Amino acid sequence: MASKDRILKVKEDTRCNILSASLEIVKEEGWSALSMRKIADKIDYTAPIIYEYFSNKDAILKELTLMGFKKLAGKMEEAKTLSTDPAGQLEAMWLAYWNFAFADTELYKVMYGVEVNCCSMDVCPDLQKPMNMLWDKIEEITPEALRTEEYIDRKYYTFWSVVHGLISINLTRQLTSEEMNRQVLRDAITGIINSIKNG
Amino acid sequence: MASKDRILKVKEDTRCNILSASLEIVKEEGWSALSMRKIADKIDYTAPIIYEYFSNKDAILKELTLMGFKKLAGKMEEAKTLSTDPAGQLEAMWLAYWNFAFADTELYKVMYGVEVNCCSMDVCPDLQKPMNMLWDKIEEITPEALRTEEYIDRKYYTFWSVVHGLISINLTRQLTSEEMNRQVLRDAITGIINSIKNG
DNA sequence: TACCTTTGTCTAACGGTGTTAAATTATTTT
DNA sequence: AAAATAATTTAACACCGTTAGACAAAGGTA
Repeated sequence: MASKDRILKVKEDTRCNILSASLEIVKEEGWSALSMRKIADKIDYTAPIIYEYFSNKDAILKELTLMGFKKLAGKMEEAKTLSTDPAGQLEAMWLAYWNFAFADTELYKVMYGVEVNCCSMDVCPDLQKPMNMLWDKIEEITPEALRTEEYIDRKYYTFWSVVHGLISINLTRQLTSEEMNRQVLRDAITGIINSIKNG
Repeated sequence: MASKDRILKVKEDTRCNILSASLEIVKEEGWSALSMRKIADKIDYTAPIIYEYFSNKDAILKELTLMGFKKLAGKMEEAKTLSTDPAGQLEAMWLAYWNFAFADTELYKVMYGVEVNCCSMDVCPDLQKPMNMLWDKIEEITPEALRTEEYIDRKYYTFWSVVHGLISINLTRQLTSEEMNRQVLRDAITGIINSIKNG
């Protein structure tokens, strides 16, 4: 007998086990260490079994990405209830987004293509030159009354974040128009420059 | 005979060839397709030879990263000369940074750990929900006179860029303090919200 | 019960990866 | 010409994603 539903449930369980085993491995050893054989080991099967549940490794990544987005949406939904004021809700949602990225780092990484690609890369003047050039210029336009290291750092990272963020978004997704990119970039740059000049 | 210098020069050439062969492959087929054997093919050697010049594959990535930073610094230096006004120089440098990212995309990707990780991921409500939630809230706080799709899009991407950028920077490098992160984030969020409300 | 079919699972293999040790060839030195 | 050194390759290891085929367990049917 072994009712059909029961069998289906077991299959669904295995599918779920594959996903959570994957996530476990990734949390422990990073995305680069995730392999079909390692997943199989963790669920006490051999590798080919996984192909009964996912057409290939990419399909697993896709599913985890989906799970990530759902979890993120949930967290944001939750955050929205913390406030009734729309601006407050917006802020709360962005904070939820931020917290999600650090609570579920591995999910965030696969969702948005963030890699810790290359090695340690110990501090080195060549690597820091672009940063220093920008930093010095920011210092230069900062009113003397505000010219502390902490202030300039903050402005530098604000700058860098928005520019790098916009670039990353464009390189991984390709859904923004050339025109809007230029506009966002220009707005951000002039906006931050003004905020520096005027405190 | 074959003077020592000559030999050294040939060795230096080979080292350089390895790097440019790598970059060629990456430009044509992406980082995931870069392999020691493919590099060797391109310079008419076998794979183990590469280990005479680089201790491993990561060392090649490291060197390319370094080249990227040097090139970026050069472009920024160049841009700085376009203006005499400090604010104008700062803006020009950020534009140079932006242009570098799209002119030398592959270099930028390895420098900052940007990956096109997972597959096509066709449009799907689950993926867009976080975006939609934020978008709707932005719409809500936008003064009616400004409430066009283009305007809201622009504000949304500004928001997303700075938040995602700051997160990415934190996930790949780890050089900012918890305290400053919070401050940059909070400043950016309230700043953008104000800019939305006041046009 | 005996047979057949279906299902689940594994073994073995292919071609690929980074990397290393040993064998081989070429070059230089004596 | 012989010996020593350098340059290069071959062969192998352990891993990877993926697929085809073998095998065993279970189910249905007569």
